[in-house]
Amino acid sequence: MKKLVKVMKALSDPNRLKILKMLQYKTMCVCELQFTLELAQSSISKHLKILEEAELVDSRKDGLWVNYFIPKTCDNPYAEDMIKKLASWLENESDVKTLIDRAKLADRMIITKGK
Amino acid sequence: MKKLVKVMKALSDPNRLKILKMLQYKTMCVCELQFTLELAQSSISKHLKILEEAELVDSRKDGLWVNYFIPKTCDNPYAEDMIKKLASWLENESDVKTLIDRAKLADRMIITKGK
DNA sequence: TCACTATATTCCAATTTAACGATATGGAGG
DNA sequence: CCTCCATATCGTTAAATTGGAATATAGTGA
Repeated sequence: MKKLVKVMKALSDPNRLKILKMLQYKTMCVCELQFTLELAQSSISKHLKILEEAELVDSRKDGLWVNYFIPKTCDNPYAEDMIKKLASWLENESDVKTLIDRAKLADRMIITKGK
Repeated sequence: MKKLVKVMKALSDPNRLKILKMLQYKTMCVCELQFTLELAQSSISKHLKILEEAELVDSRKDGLWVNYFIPKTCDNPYAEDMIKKLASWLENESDVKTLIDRAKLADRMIITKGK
């Protein structure tokens, strides 16, 4: 029950849903997510932690960067089922479409240069 | 997106999940849910309102009583999918099993007489 | 070792949530 | 019409959540 609540809580925030929808299309690092969502870096980082603890995303370090992605399989059945559901949900929402287009443009190298 | 968030929020509370699991087995009124969950009547009522607004439960008046139940069909696809998921989730948790046994005993007539 | 950078963590303010008691509403029966 | 009862709503409080700024951490390259 606690595990299920954790997954549902993770999924009950619009920004976290947006993160998951973007990760569905590509692996992204914190700064790329920050670029697309226009939230403070600390906020992105915190959202990712909540998603990771719910087992809805996984991460792998790559030097200074941390790549976040949606796991292919996962031993938390609630998380696994919800990942599958999310793949079809929200696909036709214009907000989400716009966001995903923006995510496709996000590139850590370009974002970093811009500073 | 807002609709989905509403459904997810509704599902991210243990007491509301318990209510849904019980309603999966039988239609219940507020006082029966109050008996099984041991929460204040106003709290049960509020949880039901949240579930109803997420379209996860429906209600029908029967004199003084209000019967709450899980809708057979529903035009909110998120709610519909989650109702199906919940039917199989948590089935083997001992807490939930105990609660459902308790729910089966809950009878508005007996509860009312007890006062 | 030192400076730089991406990310994580901490601290704080604002908002939301969950619980309860008290009160309001509305149907049933005398 | 008046009372009773099941449920809904309101007011309040404590705890959880979200966001940002500031700071800490850890990898990289000179």
